[in-house]
Amino acid sequence: MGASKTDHFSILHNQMASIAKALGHPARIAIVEFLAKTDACICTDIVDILPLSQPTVSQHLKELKSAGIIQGTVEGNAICYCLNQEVLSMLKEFIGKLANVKNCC
Amino acid sequence: MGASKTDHFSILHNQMASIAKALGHPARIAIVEFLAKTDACICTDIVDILPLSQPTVSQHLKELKSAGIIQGTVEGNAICYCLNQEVLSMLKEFIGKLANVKNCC
DNA sequence: GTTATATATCGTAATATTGCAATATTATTT
DNA sequence: AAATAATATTGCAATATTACGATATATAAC
Repeated sequence: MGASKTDHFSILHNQMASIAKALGHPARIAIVEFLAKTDACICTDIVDILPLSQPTVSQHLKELKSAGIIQGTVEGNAICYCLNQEVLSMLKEFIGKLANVKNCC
Repeated sequence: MGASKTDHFSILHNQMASIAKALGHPARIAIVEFLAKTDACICTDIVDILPLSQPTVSQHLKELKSAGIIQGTVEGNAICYCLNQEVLSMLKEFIGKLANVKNCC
């Protein structure tokens, strides 16, 4: 095996999992935090702050994009990436529900 | 390669990534949602609601546990799993910061 | 103590992820 | 149009994940 049995789970569960999975790498956490903290959202800036090669960063950006967490708009020569609030709000709401439960043990 | 360059990222970034990564599978999302929704937290119940074998579920529980998202206490014959609010609150806070940014593009 | 029940671990096959060098693409500048 | 700059894609090697059958362990019940 090696592939998840996605067919057996609900759309919501698969969606939440894919969003969480996309955030499941320190480089991608660093990217979204950078996008949240700075106004600059040019790809080069992201490559500059990460200890990874340009192709690797490009790959991480692609994963965040395909999970819907970020979006990129062409700006002349460069590409401006920014956070997608809609998707992040969904995750926030889901985590919020988990984080308000009293422990039973 | 195949291994993340964890050494090059901050402890916070690695911690957030590992929590998010542990939630990055529909089975594990289903588990935490189940734990949040029901009072029952016996391992057998979790195995019953998932379309996966007992060893596979046990493995998923182990991953959630090692990320600190759940904890298990022995209860006679069985094991009672429940959510760890401290860790979930950390994630909630982090996601919350991301989900309050105005888009620049 | 033997049997049943609940959970974990081992071993292994299939697949996915991570990272980068090399190269391609696309837009800008000269 | 050639050179430059920014980003993406390809190809590949190393490692990680997913899933499960078989088996181990540990407590409970008889």
